[in-house]
Amino acid sequence: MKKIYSNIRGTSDFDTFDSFIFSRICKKARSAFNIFGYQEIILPILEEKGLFAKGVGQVTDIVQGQIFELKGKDIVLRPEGTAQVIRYYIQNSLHKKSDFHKFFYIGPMFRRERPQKGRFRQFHHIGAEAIGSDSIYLDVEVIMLALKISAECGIKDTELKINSLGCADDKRKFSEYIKKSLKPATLCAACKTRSTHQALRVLDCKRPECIKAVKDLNLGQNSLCQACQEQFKKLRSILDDAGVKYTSVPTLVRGLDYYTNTVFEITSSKLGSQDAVGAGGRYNNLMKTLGGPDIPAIGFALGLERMLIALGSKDFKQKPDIFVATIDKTTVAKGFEILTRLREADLSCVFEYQQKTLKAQLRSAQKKGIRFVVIVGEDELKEGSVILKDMDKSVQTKVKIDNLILEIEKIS
RNA sequence: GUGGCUAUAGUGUAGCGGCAGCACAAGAGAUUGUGGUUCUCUUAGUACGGGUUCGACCCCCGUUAGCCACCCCA
Repeated sequence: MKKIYSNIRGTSDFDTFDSFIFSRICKKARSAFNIFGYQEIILPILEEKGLFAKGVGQVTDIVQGQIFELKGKDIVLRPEGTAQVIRYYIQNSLHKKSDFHKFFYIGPMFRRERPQKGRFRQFHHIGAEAIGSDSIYLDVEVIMLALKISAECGIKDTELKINSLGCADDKRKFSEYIKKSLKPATLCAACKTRSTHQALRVLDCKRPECIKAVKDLNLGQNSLCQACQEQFKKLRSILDDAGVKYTSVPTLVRGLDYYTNTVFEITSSKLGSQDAVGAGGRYNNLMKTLGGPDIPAIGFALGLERMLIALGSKDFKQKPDIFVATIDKTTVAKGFEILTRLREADLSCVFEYQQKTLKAQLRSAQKKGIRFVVIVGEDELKEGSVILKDMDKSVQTKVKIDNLILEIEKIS
């Protein structure tokens, strides 16, 4: 009979509390980005499908089955931000304006996955991209920035995992080596097919048979060329010097094709199965792959919803400062006038529109945690006054309406 | 995408093939214009659609949403 509409699978309604925390996280992030010299860009949600097929990788799971496509078009809802930022960079020939750019973005991403805690079909990324330098110090900057944001937001018990995939050459050689060395018979079903197209991903598999097969290969960092090994060593030593704690995880492999060299992941134990709060890495060849100049870059993305979960619930209350209470119909007009005047002075205040008793209004103010109540009563109005009540201290004084704002500012 | 579990007032939870309870929250009141405790009262529910049955919140099927593991990833 009655149709109850519900949210679309995998999307979430943020209640007032979550929305408040959401904005708070954005605010902290923006401030950290500012400290690190990153500038915000806001890019569209719609992009051409080919951008991600080329950028993220045709055979990746994201492109294979997770993209929301608009019917009959080659238009998709963006599944991630990096390829998009690079598209923007190339399209506008930004390398001609400056040889180094640092951007950040905050916005929704879409992937058609089976929803789970910490995994949604519409979710938000706080992402950053630093384009135009191959310096290992930049890698460290990016890692520190990601850590700073999560720390500033109050996320505790995080762990930093790092690895190096090596340059494109290393990646290709290593990938071929794995392909050759792994015996498909010893792998799980998924990895059997993976071992031909995305051999590196087998390293990431959690199935016991694959873990064993990988272990038997006895891999070290020796898949990297001399230069990349040096780089990775340098990265670790800079992190050590900076006092950043990390774990080097040789099997850490990102699922997106464009990553090269440094990759990292920030995890939190509070998240359960989807434990990465954020992750990122270098992608020195993406720009070229997408038809742009050969310019190196590195970036990361933090999952806003996951940060929200990792934070758990805390008591942040957003409340007005003043409650304007009226006694009966005759004082409502004057009360509203005072309310307006307070708001013109940029004071946060609320009003009771339902004609409730004074007692009910005070109870309501108390429940909301509002500190000041302005009581507008007939007797006081006769002498141009109202009562200013301090709920915390349980004291009240009669003040002239003209002095009300001054008086409030004095005691608050 | 695969496998599994769940759905009862706003929230958290009982219960039974035969009148659906409890707590908290919310609203009103306890003598005229003063909040926090207490007391009284009120509001409000079996997610949606089918089926089995004399009778379904309960059993079965479908839909929707959520959760868990896999997978993937932020």
